[in-house]
Amino acid sequence: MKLISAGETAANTNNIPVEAGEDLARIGEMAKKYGVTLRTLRFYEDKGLLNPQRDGSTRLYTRRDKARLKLILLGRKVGFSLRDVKQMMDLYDPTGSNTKQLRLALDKSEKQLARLQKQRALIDDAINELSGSMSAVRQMLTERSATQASVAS
Amino acid sequence: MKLISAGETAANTNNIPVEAGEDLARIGEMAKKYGVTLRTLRFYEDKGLLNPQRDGSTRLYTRRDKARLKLILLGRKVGFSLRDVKQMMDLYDPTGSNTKQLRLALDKSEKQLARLQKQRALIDDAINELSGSMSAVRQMLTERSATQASVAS
DNA sequence: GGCGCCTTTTACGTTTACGTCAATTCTATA
DNA sequence: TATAGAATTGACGTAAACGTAAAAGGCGCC
Repeated sequence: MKLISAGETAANTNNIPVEAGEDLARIGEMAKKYGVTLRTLRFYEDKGLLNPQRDGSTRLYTRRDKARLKLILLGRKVGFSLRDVKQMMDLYDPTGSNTKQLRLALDKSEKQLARLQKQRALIDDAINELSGSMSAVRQMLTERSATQASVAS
Repeated sequence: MKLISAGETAANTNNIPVEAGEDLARIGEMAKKYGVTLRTLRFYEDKGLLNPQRDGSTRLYTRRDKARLKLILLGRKVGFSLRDVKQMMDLYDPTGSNTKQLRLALDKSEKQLARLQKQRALIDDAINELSGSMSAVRQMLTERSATQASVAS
């Protein structure tokens, strides 16, 4: 309401017609809404993951950009690289069945799942190893304090 | 036998007497034995984690260096940074009880353990999220192929 | 006495996802 | 209209743990 004027000004020779009712967001709003920084949004754009419209030089994010950002964040959460995410999103075709996209996503997901499980195993190992070392250290510490006590007595 | 000559040459004005029976290793041997690269060993030295003797310019790793390397590798395995490892090892005093070292190690270990557990939780989340997405994608794929089949019929 | 292997130092490159200025412009508001 | 708050582009910095040349010296061996 206060950030976006209702309707384009007469001077705006926007060649891309803005569909009525589109709730466009500027970068600050977008960042707050999705818990990312401005830098992040610009970075994603730089990497070709987002493509907001422009009002002059000001970025205007559409519903579509929001959907894409959600996907990016989901991808990040499950450990995909931005490159992977881009690769998958680039296959998106609103007119087709997107079978290729889905297949690629599934393929990448299987590999990523394997990586995650492997990582979990490594972490479990580390936890065990570390716990073991910790008891050993605790043991040494109590022995030393016992020695000190006997020396003091 | 072939890498280390038995006994120093007469010209060797080594001020640090080499204890008899010390099995000194050169960098290649060391690397092979512990599964690290030469670069890694030099890097650790550069960071102050190792301090091999020198025969001229050649590094000679003692039993003590081997023990330290083992500690470094253990630390790495459980996720400590080299800086952490160094900080803990720097407290080592062969003449004292090393209580301070042990306390620091325990302190750092507790924090690292917490980090590891947090990481594991994140990974579990990611695994669940990813598995969910994967079934959704599989579902979509089967639906699409079903549609194709009905179209074909 | 030349070949190959080991070793040395120096130093720049790699990876990922941004952080952090800096300088400038635009916009809204009191 | 002055001032503050957004926004822009550009560019360098960061973290970790090495990788990868490059150029050179030393040593054993046939």
